[in-house]
Amino acid sequence: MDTKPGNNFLHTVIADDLAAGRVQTVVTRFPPEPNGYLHVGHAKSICLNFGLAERFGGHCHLRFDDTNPEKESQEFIDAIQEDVRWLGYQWAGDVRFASAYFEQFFDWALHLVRNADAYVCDLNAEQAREYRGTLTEPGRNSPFRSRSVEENLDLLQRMRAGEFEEGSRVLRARIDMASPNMNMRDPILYRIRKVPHHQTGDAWVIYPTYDFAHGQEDAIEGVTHSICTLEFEDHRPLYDWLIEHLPVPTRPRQYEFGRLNLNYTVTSKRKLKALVDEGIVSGWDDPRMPTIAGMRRRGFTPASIRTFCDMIGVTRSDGVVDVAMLEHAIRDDLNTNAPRGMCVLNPLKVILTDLPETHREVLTAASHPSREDLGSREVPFTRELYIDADDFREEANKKYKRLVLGKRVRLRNAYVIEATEVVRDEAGEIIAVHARTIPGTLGNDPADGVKPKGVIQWVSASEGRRATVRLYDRLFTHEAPDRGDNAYLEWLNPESLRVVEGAWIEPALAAARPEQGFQFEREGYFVADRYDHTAENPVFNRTIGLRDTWAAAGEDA
RNA sequence: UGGGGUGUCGCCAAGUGGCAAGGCACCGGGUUUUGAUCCCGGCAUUCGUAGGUUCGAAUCCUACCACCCCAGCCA
Repeated sequence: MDTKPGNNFLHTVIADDLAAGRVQTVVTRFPPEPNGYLHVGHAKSICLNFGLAERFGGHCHLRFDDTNPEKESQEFIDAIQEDVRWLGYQWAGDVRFASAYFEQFFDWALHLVRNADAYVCDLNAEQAREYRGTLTEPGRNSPFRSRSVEENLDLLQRMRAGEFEEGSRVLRARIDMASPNMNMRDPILYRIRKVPHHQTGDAWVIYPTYDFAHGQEDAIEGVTHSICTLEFEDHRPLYDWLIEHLPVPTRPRQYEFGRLNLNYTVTSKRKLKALVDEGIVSGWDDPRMPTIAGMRRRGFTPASIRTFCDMIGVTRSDGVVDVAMLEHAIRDDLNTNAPRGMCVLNPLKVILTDLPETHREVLTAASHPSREDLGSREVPFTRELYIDADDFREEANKKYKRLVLGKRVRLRNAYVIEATEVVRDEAGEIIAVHARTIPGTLGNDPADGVKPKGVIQWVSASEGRRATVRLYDRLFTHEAPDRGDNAYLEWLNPESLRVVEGAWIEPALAAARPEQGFQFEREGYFVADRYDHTAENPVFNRTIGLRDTWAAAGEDA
């Protein structure tokens, strides 16, 4: 696929910085907060940050922005690292933690206080909100704004020492309560939180806010281009203000891009967490989740996700990408790389009455129609087979290209057969179809010139294997489930998962390795489940169906 | 009504004064032992709107309109 990442505005910025000598080596970073699993939106950021470093011969750090211990945990730290690695990226040096810089941040807080650039404020949250003003009215100065340097120093040390209650005091930057930018109205730098931190234990009872941490982390690490999403644009003046007022070692610059929005998908962390907590999905890695872990379990490949990120580009406008693009990326990858196999989801027995009971023939089928390097597999052909019930009709018009009573169809990789009779149970339901093989049709058209109407997949009834196949579909039926606060729950697709316990697969598929992807011909792309699949109890997840212009056209025969 | 952004085909997106790339989707046709893939063809006289500058504008200027973000001691 032509996904040559063209040029985006960041390429231009960086190329200019390099050319002008403002930057020697590009350093970027992917800075997740470990408070949830990574999702497809993060994948865009990961591809961007690591991709930029790769493209310009620089480095990209993985840094946990762990400044809010209440919502964070080691589970997320582990999962995030695994996801980044799985996507195929390796961060420069060790994993970094904002919490590792807490002592430095505190020193810098003292620095601001000494320069009268910060003060300890005793307003509670509600009062602070009142003093902050509104979007259209300026705020008012806090009554604690003019405390002496000495008093502020003393108070800040005592905040750290744990002498004050949570919420009773904060450290604030002294900037401008009348600024039209709310972020500049004496933003909070430190708050008191008497909770243990997953990295620093109980060493701290005050924690820096995002604003007082992020730019400084970047500066410490020598990040040259700090790339974040559009909603942080208003924070840039504060980011720059702190860099200017602190004796930081380097001067990183912040750039913003538009975050990824996907239709039929929810990416709000809160909503994703609710889907997990309320048991609507089986976990963060449920194959229906747009998380990296979920997509992995669904059968997406790292390459397909990276291709997708290249396809959608990077700009400063916010749009909604059609999930069809993501689907195209994975279909394209699997079409060229996944071995083929045959699977019958809704079995209907076919008895080839012209063959003896003991008939057994081992056919060889190419694993891929055009990739000879993928080799072949053996497929046993026997008297009794299963085909999909949808692939047989007693009568149909000429548009129906499958098996019809009295007509012929080609069994994929095998013979042409002709249906001769239907067998019914007492209730009149069709329970089997009798058919005969047309001699000499292995690799050839029938000698009598009567060509088969179509090609269908099949599995030997005596040698095929039973398998559990999970048919996944989009989780939401609404194009914009993320809209509103909780409307998404009303748009849940009741058919997002259909489990087929009685599917039949050709023997070779049972030997699949977990996470191995296949195309089940005429059905779609499937992956052996990462956790549940075994040779004894095969479990496959449908990654995505084949493009189906027949069904899409609403055709019927 | 304060500040910060964004507006190019149904969706994403190139384009940076010289006469609208590409991808997705869609619609035709061909090949095909997957109604898949692949191949060929079609798909913006027009760039949020209205004026203006210019030989020439999506690109410059002016005004207007629409949408997104900001009033967490979240990130």
